[in-house]
Amino acid sequence: MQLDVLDQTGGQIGADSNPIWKTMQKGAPDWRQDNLEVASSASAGPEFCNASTSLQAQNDTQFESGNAVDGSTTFSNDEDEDEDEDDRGTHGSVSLGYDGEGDESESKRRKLEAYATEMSGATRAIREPRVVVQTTSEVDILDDGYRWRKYGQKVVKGNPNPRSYYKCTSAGCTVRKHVERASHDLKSVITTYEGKHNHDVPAARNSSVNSGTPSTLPAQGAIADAGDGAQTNLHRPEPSQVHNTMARFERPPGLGSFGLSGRQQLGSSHGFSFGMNPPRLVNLAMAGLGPNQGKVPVMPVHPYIAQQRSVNEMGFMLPRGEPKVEPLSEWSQPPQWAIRLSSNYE
DNA sequence: CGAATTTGACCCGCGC
DNA sequence: GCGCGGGTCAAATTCG
Repeated sequence: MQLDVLDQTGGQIGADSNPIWKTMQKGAPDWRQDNLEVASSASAGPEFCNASTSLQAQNDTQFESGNAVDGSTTFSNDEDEDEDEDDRGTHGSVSLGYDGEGDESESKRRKLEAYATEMSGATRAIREPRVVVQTTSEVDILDDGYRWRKYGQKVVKGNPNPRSYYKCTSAGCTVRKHVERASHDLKSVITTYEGKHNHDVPAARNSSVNSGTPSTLPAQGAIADAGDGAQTNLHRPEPSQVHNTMARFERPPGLGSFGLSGRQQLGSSHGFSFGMNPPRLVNLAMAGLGPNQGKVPVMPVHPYIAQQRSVNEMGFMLPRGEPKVEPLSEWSQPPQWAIRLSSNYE
């Protein structure tokens, strides 16, 4: 459930994530100007709002009901994660320290041959900043521009959906992430990143070229399966909405984008590039994980929208089959995808 | 052929 | 001390 997320981040945050969210909305707190502003203001919400359906549900539960996310995305930073890159010292004393270690630790790990040792010992010992991103999408994997190699999958308690574990494929980069779907909301995907990338974003693999053709959706089915244990059933087709949404995407490309995993990306993503989405997401990712550069390299990934869109088409919209879907009348509604970012340093 | 994914086994920390 | 749960490894398999 979303709870997980909240717990992790929430604890730090305070009682609730709400505060944060609010903050964000109002005027980004600390986040890097760029990121935040974009995010918050961007709120492009309206624009993308496309599919607003799913999110709401989540929002209700998780974040505040709806308000939080008016925009479209929501970030919650716990304390200062954003800065880790630049200002580490500034805020959180806590957090940043870890980054450096991460690398080393890794090396250590590698050296050790006995993996047993490594496994538990090293890994656990190392604490890295943790960033939790919650998104609404059928796809489990958000493409943040980095290459990830899956190294494990496990079913965790309380959630029928398996959790997948990924490692950054870049040499020397210890960043790991695990992705799981909320037990109740299939659409919500919780991605937890640990560590920071010590390298820049690899050339965008897919995104590199934009040739896109927005419309086509790849088979999202594939995606769906990823997590779907049993929940797939939810799907509800609502094409019409989709169209509307699509129209909305007018954003200039180039910003960056948050994409989903490759498959989906294919079709849809390239085609659109909304500035809005991507940047945020990317930033988010970057913030916690990003290379040292303060800036976000932004790579072209896929627009978030794509996902949604797919979602819509897919019919995944309602988890429970609730009426929520309908609302999407316009973009005015909250975007479906809400992203929640939080990082914890331990 | 190389890279990525899958999947079972292994290990550790934690709670009882 | 034992069992559970979570996380990781690595061989085998699949995919591009």
